[in-house]
Amino acid sequence: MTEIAPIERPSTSDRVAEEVRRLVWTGELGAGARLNQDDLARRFGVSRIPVREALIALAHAGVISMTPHRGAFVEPLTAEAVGDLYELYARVDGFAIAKAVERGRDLDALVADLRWAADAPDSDSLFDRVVSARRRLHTLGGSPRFDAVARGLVGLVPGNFFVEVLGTAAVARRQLPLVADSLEAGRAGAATGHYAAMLREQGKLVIDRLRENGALADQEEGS
Amino acid sequence: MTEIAPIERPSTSDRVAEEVRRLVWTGELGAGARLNQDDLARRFGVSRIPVREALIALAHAGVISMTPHRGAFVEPLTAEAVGDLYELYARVDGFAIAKAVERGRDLDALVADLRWAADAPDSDSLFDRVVSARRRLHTLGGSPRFDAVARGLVGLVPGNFFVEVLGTAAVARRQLPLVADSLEAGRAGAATGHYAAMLREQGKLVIDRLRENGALADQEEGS
DNA sequence: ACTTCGCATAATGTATACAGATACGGGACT
DNA sequence: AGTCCCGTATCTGTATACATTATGCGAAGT
Repeated sequence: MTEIAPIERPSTSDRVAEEVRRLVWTGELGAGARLNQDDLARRFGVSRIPVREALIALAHAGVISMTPHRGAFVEPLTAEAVGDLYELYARVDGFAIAKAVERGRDLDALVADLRWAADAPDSDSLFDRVVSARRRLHTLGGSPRFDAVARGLVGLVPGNFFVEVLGTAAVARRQLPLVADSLEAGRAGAATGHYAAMLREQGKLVIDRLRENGALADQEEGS
Repeated sequence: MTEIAPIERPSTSDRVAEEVRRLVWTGELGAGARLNQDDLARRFGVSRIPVREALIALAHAGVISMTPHRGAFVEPLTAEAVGDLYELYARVDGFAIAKAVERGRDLDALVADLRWAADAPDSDSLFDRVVSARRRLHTLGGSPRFDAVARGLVGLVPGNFFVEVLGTAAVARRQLPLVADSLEAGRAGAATGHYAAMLREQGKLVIDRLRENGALADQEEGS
């Protein structure tokens, strides 16, 4: 039987978290907006328990901040901060790439995953395959704990990244094979470079999209 | 009135999370151990709600893994993985340092915080002051979201890091002034270097301590 | 003897209900 | 008029109760 992925069956908490992410992403909830647990529960037709669990997850992702007995509030999102986040993203994954190469792990599967991702027929499978490849990367170069940290970085864009941010798919299809080639040639530096370039471009597109959405807070200081 | 810190008043969820961290840290809960929500609730004399919320937080920190309807399990902790984590830690904070310098932020307060921390009279105040300095760093060089990611990295050692891992206080007192000096001289590279050296040393001490505790899982491969 | 199906058990996921804390506003006092 | 105090309303934090899902054992069938 050919490899088959388990069907998605997210918990209520997960879906609430995703919806709140979307509200922030679309700009419906701006910087500093209060997240009332009862309101959210009524809005989504669930109880407050999954809402609370979603808020805890979002707080750990840095999307919101929670103060005991005070409430949860949307963190401001500046262009600078988003750019930083994607740069950091690149460094974290780059670190995993470097470690995987440094330790002489068998990179064939990763290289295959990256190429398979770039050949995805549509955005949905592209998204799934990139997620898989990234998981493989963290398995080879990191640890479960590392993977958790790295996955915490992605909480900005809800749903399918490549659908939400047009143009990012093309960037991925162009850059991922370059990363694969570099890895195959044993050139870790080149691989991380291509990877970082990809995320830099994608980060810019994310910022553009956030600006269109009106979800960006004003930069506090004009350097 | 001189600057005063608010008294600590952690929620039940926070304390449960801290206790579970301690169980992992002391080796009482080894790799793969199951975390039964009812058992933990009974053990700590609380209901399952704060237990669940603690588990969610720990899962985001990568301390445990949760599978829907299956349960929560302690992630294995290898010497290699811990070393990686501290190296990553250094890179993340180093990134913040670089950004703060690059953007010409006013570093006086940060420099003062670092020196103030190094001059702490005891381990307790050292811990508090280091936490404050790190928060300042992330404020200057990062964003709230960035801070959340960076704070997610520290979830390994419960309680006061400098008390739990003997020897780390001396390292901090030696290295933090060097970081401050470098920052004052505008030498970002030197600052991140001293910072990274500090975390590398501390990471090794953490590994030693985990080994003493018997909390380290075996390395899966003998390279 | 092995496999498969189904039921009992136990765990997790979610809803409801109660307790505790914060914030806001009115009223009394200076 | 301004300030302080206190009560009320609202919200968060936690406990209890119910629903849903996974697991393991045992019996029936091949």
